[in-house]
Amino acid sequence: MDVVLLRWPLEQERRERLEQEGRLRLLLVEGGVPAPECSDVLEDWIRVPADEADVRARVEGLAARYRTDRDDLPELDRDGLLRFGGGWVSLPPVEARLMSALIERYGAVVSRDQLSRTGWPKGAPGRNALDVHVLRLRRRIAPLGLAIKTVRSRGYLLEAEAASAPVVAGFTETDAKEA
Amino acid sequence: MDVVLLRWPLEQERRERLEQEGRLRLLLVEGGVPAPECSDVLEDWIRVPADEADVRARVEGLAARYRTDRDDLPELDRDGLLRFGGGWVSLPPVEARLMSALIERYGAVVSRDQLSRTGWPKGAPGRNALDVHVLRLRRRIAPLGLAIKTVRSRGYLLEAEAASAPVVAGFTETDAKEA
DNA sequence: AGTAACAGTTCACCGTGGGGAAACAGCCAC
DNA sequence: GTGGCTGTTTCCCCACGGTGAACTGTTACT
Repeated sequence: MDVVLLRWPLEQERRERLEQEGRLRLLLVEGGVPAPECSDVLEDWIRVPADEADVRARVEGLAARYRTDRDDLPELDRDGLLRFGGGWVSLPPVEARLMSALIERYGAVVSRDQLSRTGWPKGAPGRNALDVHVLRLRRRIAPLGLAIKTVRSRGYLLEAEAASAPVVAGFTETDAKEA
Repeated sequence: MDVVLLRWPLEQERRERLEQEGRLRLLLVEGGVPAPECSDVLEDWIRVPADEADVRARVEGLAARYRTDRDDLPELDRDGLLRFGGGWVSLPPVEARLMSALIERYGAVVSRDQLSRTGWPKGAPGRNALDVHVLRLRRRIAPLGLAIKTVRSRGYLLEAEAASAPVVAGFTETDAKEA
């Protein structure tokens, strides 16, 4: 969704209309006018005149917030929590790094080599360490409705899967065996 | 929670520290420096020099977003009473402090270190004291429908738990194991 | 077609260490 | 004294990261 720029306080009723529609909006506040109250996450403001780069930064910040708000793409925080579609799982360090590489290119192929370098910045261990970690990662993220597809001799690809059994949290390797 | 003002890009590592702690922060961006990326909802920026009123507006916007973001979250009063979902339990001093740290970052990870510092402001006792208190806290808050999840080697996380009999698609978790 | 080489999946197993939990002991308030 | 709060000791389990090997499917060569 794109961000609508509008003058403030000139386009007051337009702002209300956009708010009703749930659109993203950036208020360009004229000099001398007090800053509006933006308690809505979908709204932001900037005082004009302003640098074009600053305006763009605000626009992109809004868009980013909107995206994470709708979480149509998986999010991985610094603590190794992978959130997607209302649920979350915690990822151990290596798998978290692998996942971050996959998320960065969500829906596209990431080469084994690239994954290996991201997962083990200071040199990879044995050849199939990656394979094993991909396997474990697959099982870990399955409950979230995420899947890692292989593209033979090219790499792996992360995508959303038709969810079957939505689980909130808590997943171990032993659970997978029992299921 | 209050908003921390900090210079950008001067106080770069301080920003990261605050981000780790989940604090609200407003970056005062020096002239000529490109605007930072604030994908985090708890962060905002403003270009300085700026009107004091504008700074205050940003601060209050942040605080407002923070408040609306967390609506039905557990509440802990000064007497150590923890209320959630209609019920309440009383928490002894140490556990009350631990809980307050967990509530501040409700739904996110709080590091053992952070908990330790909040629980024992003038120096922590032995290593296991924290473990034991987390254990006791868990048992105390379970009746309220709250749960403390561990994120291995990262910390703990507080969240609401499905009440008593979590059933997925017609069978319980124990059923699955027996099958 | 037959087969060798390759790519990828999965399993079993191991060492390490972090965290869970019981049991115990000291302390303080009532 | 009784019971609640705090901290320690001690033991155990299992998550994590890694290795080797068995097995399947695919590609390439003759």
